[in-house]
This record gives sequence, structure tokens and C-alpha cells, in this order.
Amino acid sequence: MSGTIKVLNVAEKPSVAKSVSAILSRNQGLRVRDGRSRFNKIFEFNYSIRGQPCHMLFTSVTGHLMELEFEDRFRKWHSCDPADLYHAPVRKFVPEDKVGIKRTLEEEARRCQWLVLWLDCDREGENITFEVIDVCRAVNPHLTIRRARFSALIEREIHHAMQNLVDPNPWFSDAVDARQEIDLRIGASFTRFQTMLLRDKFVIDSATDDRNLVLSYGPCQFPTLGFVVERYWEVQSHEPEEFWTINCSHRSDEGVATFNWMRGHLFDHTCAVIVYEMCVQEPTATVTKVRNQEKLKYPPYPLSTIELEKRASRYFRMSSEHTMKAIVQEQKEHPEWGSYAQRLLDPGTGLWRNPGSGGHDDKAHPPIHPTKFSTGERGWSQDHHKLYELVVRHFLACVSQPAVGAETTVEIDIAGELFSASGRIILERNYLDVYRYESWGGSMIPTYTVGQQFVPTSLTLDMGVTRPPPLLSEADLLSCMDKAGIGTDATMHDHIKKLLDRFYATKDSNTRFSPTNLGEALVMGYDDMGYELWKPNLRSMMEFDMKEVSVGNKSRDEVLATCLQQMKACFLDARLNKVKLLEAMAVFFERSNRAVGGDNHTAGEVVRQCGLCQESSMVLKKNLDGNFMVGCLGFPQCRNAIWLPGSVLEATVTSNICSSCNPGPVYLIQFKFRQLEIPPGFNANHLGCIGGCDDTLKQLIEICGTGSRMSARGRGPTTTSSNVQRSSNRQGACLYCQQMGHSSNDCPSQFSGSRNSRSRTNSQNGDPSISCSTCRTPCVLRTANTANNRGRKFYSCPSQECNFFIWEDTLNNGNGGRSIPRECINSSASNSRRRGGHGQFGHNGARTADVTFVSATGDPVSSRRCYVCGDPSHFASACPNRGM
DNA sequence: GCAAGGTC
Repeated sequence: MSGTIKVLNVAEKPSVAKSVSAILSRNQGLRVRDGRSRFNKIFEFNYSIRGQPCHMLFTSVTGHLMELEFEDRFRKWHSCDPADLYHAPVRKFVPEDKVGIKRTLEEEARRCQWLVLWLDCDREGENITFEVIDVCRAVNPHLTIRRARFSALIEREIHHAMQNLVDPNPWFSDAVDARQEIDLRIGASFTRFQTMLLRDKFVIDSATDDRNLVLSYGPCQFPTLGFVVERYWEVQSHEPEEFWTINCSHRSDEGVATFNWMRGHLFDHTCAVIVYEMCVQEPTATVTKVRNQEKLKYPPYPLSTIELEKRASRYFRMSSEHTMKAIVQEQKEHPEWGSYAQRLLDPGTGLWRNPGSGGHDDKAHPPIHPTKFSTGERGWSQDHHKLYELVVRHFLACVSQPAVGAETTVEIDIAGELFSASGRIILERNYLDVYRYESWGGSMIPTYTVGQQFVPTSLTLDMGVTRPPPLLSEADLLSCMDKAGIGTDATMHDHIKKLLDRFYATKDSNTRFSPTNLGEALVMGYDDMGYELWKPNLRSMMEFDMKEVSVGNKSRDEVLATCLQQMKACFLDARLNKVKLLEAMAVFFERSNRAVGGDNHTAGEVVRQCGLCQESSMVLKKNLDGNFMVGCLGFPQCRNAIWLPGSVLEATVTSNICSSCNPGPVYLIQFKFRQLEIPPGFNANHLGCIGGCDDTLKQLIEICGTGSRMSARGRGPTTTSSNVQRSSNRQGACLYCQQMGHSSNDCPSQFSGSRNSRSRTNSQNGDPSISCSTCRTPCVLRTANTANNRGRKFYSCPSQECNFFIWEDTLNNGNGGRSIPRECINSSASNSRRRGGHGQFGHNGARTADVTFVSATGDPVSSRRCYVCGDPSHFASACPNRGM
């Protein structure tokens, strides 16, 4: 061997090839030339690996070089039963747009002795590694193959990787192979199944051209949709519950302290009234505890991609997709945060701190950090500036000391009830100086000492109503996906976008997601089947198996076999239960009266291969008008069809094969004819063949005519009206409970369970006569469901932000329609009830105080009167109206 | 026409 060896190096993307080449060559003698692909240049330089002089060629791929697909004869949607896709042969191939890269690799690999792989060091990167190896080895089997391990484009790390090459890890790659195959088989089978089942049966108004609509299913997109739907159902089914809380404030020369009731709130009105009354009767507060504490507020962890997307969405309302697209690069001395950076670097300030570990490590990338200083470049959009600023400020914050505050908590006792107030002063702002997206409210409270007594300035019993959680925001959705392991940082935004593209969900101006009717119907359908196909569990289980493969605990084939077997069983079962999907769709969509396509028949069993297109199967079908035919699954491309006699009552494909018709097999069909429609001498039961050998069948077709002609006669008004009847006149039998006399829309069974509250909400649309006092939005009339006010109607603002609320029956009773101040507390009712307890607070005498108290309605009320009915002759605890 | 994963 001559002294120098030729080494082909391959990176995952062009920019890495360029950077690593620059580092290794130290920009000495670095040359660049074009390859076969426009974007993937080839860099050349000399280098020495452990003393061995090398001529280095450095090129790149752009992500995966290969794709997985079914073999050609399974690729057309009608070419096979979707269930066949669980075992149909698949192949890896280099798609058209990657052929140039493949040719570059082949050409360069032929003249090299070594192949060094610089793909990302995660599972996908390892899989791409093997794709590159396959291509290169095919043209040069003698290549020595080595893997470089690195995680960041830092000089020290790159040289270290080059000098410490390792072997590629086939387990990592196997895990990806398994994932790809499972995703393809599940995705393609369910997508074809649900698209062909539903698309032509319903008028799906969201799509402009629903002939081309694809109702896709994917192991990532569906759980993502599931999160959106689940939250939407939660919001829809929320039943507001009233609660009561006691608030106390105290004003002194030093300022105001607001004390919160340490019970939080009570859901039992009577109980709250009794406690309140006790406080009113004996209102002197005694300070029981004063705690002074230093509190730290820590800066955020270094940014992962997902965290960057979440924060960009939260702070700038930027979609995750947009964030990803915007270029996050460059850094230096900035007019705004430059001085902070200088302080940070000055050891004298002591501001620096090594960042914490966020617990996320994809093994392929370091945390996001500014890689170059910039005061902004020409051509940067506003969003680009904002993202750059976020990356820089976040990075500076990560390496800064936490903010320091002094917190004072004061606890007081009023008639045995505990209240607490706290105040905070910020002593050192530290990282908050640069991280302007976060704040730490400081509020002063007067100084108190233990044992001090005072009379509160106000003591009120306030009512609140529980509120539903908000719809999922983009940041929430990313969190849900991250937690459940749905998608990767690079693909999560794709899955979210797919929901919008497929008309499964919409995003409002507040970046909050709601399902469309289509999205809700699909999830509802699978939910009704009892399958969790829309939940993240399936993906999480797959992810667990992938991990097992990647560490060598399980083999790729073992995982593939088990997973595909289970999923096929699930698919077959879902198909048996397809009526659930149809019912769910029927809740939201009108039936289509489109009389086209094989999809409008009930799906049938295979009778023989199609002799006309030679591609698809001929199957027995029953048209919507009740007539039977044997048609090609390739319709409408292939229009081969055999129309059967109009007198057929029932027809079933048997497993018997005709002994004379070719090409076989041609399966015999068991017919049952309507006796009155066939001539005497013909048997109503007949085992027939459509291959051409069956004279009985031919005669009957001649005599009785075929379903085709019947159908042609029937088309037009008759067919239309029958279809219309199917769709709009669902009273025939309710889709929910199968009972006669009402439609599914009015089914009483709909009103149990959470999801179906949709119809209730729709009937409670805004009443324009009552508007929210804050945002002027028409209020929604709702019904309370609490022990004290069950069935009582109230109006509330539909906005999540406003707290407007008013009882309907107070509108015309001279009360002036005063709204009741309240606050939103989302704690669960059961917890609060547990805290509150019942009946343990007794009436303990009639002591009064000389302060004015404010009632829940805002009116001054004398402490000497019953709080419930206002009667001065008794207290609320003895009020005869209390139980009302 | 279908998935999810790379990346441009």
C-alpha cells in the first residue's frame, strides 16, 4: 500500500460535511468540488489518523437516503385487501430525488479504502449509516468501515472522534427498521380502510373536493388528534360547580395585606355560611405565625428543540413549524444584552453559574445555544430577530445565578379559621435582568408580629364557579406529545400540521386547537369500538420495544412479528366493527347520495382475479339498491363487471372452486333467488359460477334481467329519495340506541357520558340579550348542577378569561341583575370537599363587632343579621331557610 | 392517494 489511504467521509447534511472538513483541515488546503447532487458538495483535504496519512473526501447525504415501500403490486389502493398490507412484501429503495447523492457515494466509494460515517449519533442517524454502507459496499466490498462519534461541531470533539473511530451499531439501526415497517403497514392499512369506507358515504363539507380527500391514520398523527379531542370533550362536558370562599383584607399605614382562607374554598354553601358567620361574630384576627424566608427563582434549563418551540409559541405565538423554519444561528457584542453578557463573563460579579441538566439528551445534539454573535443581519425577519434574541437571552440566563427574593408569610386566626398572606421583595434580580420573558412579582405587605391583634378591614364570603380547562394550546400539545413520546423534536410540528391539513382540527388566533367534526367523528368511532387507537399508548409501547431492540434485548424480527400480529388482529376487529365509525360519522355528516364507485357497495368477497386489468380482484358486491354484481376492485380505472340476475335474494361466495373455468381459481357463489321472480322449474337455491360455464345462471340473466338494468331504471328520483331518506330521516332507527321513534340527534342516551354534551352546548348558544360586563360577548345560558342549586339556570361569559356570571332568576326580581364577583379556581371538587368537611362548625354565641362587612353580593350587611335571609332575629346557623 | 423519519 502506498503511504496515503483514501478515506470517504459522509455526514448527515451538507453543513456538517462543511464544518467538520473545516475543523479537520484547519482550513489548510481545503478544496471543494461538486458532486452529482446540487446540494451535496465534496470537500477534499489531507489528514492523519493516528499517524496514518490520509487523503480525505468529505461529502454528505440529506437525511435518509432510502424509503420503505410496498412492492409494486400492492401499491395501488384497490390492488389488495388492506389487511394484506400486514404481510405484503416491502422493499427499501432510493427515491428519485436522492439518486444523485447515491451516484456520488458510488463514484467516490469506488476509489477509497476507508468509509467513515459522520451521521448523527441517534437511532435514525445509525440507520442512515447503514443505508450509506449498503450503497458504498455494493460497489466496493473491500471498504474498511468506521463510525465517528460526536455530538457537537466543536474542534476538540471532532478531532477526538476522528482519532477514536468505532464500529457502527446495528441494534440502533434495527430499531429504526422495525419502526419504519410498523409505521408503514399500520398507516397504509388503516388509511386505505377508513378512507374507502367513509369518504364516499358522507358529504364531508370541510373538503373542497372530497373525491381526493384522504382520511389518513398514523401512529403519531392520531394520538395527537386524540389529545385535541380529549381536551375538547373535557371542556364540553364541564359542569360548573359553585363554591364559596372567605376573603379577608387588612389595611394599615404600611399598606394592604390580602389574606387567603387556608381551606381554599368549600362547595357546601351552608357550611361556608356558618364558618363565615363565626368569623363575622368574632372578627378579631390574631397573628399566629410570621415566617421570613429566602427564596430562589432558578433560571430555565438549556433549550432543547422542543422547549424552544414551546417557548416561541408561548412568548411570540409562533407556531412550532415556523420556529423550526426560522434560522437559528449566529452571535457577538450586542447593544442591548451586550453589557449583561460582559457582566456575566466578569468573574468579579459572580454572576456566572454552570447550567443545570434538563434531563433531556437525544445523544445527537448539544442544547441549543447561540453559535455566532450578531446584532441582526439584513434580511432577517422580525420573527427571526425574536427567535435569535430568545436563544441568546435563554443561553445567558442558563449560565446565570438564580434570582433571590425574601418572602414573608403571615398566618392569622379569626374565630378558629386560619388565613394567610404573603409578600415578597426581590433582593437580587440576576438572570431576570436578561430573561425578560419571565417576571417574579414582588409585593410588600405590612409588618406583623406574632400575637399581634387587629380587626380586618373587610371580610367577605365570595362565590365562585369552577371553570373548564382551556382548549389545548400549541405549547400544551407539544408537551403532551413530548411526555407520551409521540414523534421527535423534528417531526412533532409536522404531526400538528397534518391535523390541520387533513381537516381533523383547527387552530384559533389564540393558538388553541379544536377538533373539526371529521376529527371528532373519527376519534369517537374508534372510541366506541373500545379501541385506544387514538390514544398514545400504542406509540409508547412501540417506542418501548424499539428501545429494547436498540440495546439488544429483543431482535428486530421478534418485535416486528409480535407487533404486526397484534395490529393485524386489531385491524380485522376494527373492520368488523366498522359500523361504529359509520355511526359516529352519521352524527356529524349527511349521508352522500353519490352513486359512484365500488366504495358505494357493501364490500365483498373475492370471486376471482380480474382478467381485464390483470391487477385487481373481482369481488361480489351488493349495491345500495339491493342488486348483486361481481366487480373489479380497480374501479373506476377498471370497469370490468358481471351483473347478476335481478331475482337474486342472497349471494355468498363459497370456498368451492370451479373445476372448468380458467384462469382459476374461480370461487362458486351460493345463490338464493326470489321464487316468484324465476320461472317454474328453476331451483331457488343454486351453487353457481360466474366464470362462463354456468348455463343456469346465463338463462336466469336472460329471463330476469340483471341488477344493472334494474339499477338504471331505479336511478334518478327513486334512488335519490331513498338515499335522502337514509340520511336525514334517521328516525327509522336511532343510530345510538337502535330504538324507533327518534333520531340519533335526539337520543336520550346521548345525554349521558361526557362527549355528547356537544348537542347540549349547541342548544345553549349565546343569548344576545345578556352580555358579559367585561367583554360584551353574548352570554351562555347554563344549568347549575350543585346540591343547592340543581337545575337553576345562570348566564355566564363563554370566554375563558372573563368571570361574568348571573343567575337567570335574579334578572327580573328587583335585584337589578347584579353580577356576583367570583374567581376561577380549578381544584377538584372532591379535594375541596374533603378539606371542607361537613357539619363540624357549630353556632357559638352571639358576639358582634363594630365593623362593616360586605356580603357576597357587594351590599353592606350588618353582622347582627342572618346571612342567609337577612332576618335580624336569628343567625344563619339557625335559619329556617338554610336548607333551601 | 397511505406512515414517520431524516433534511433542503
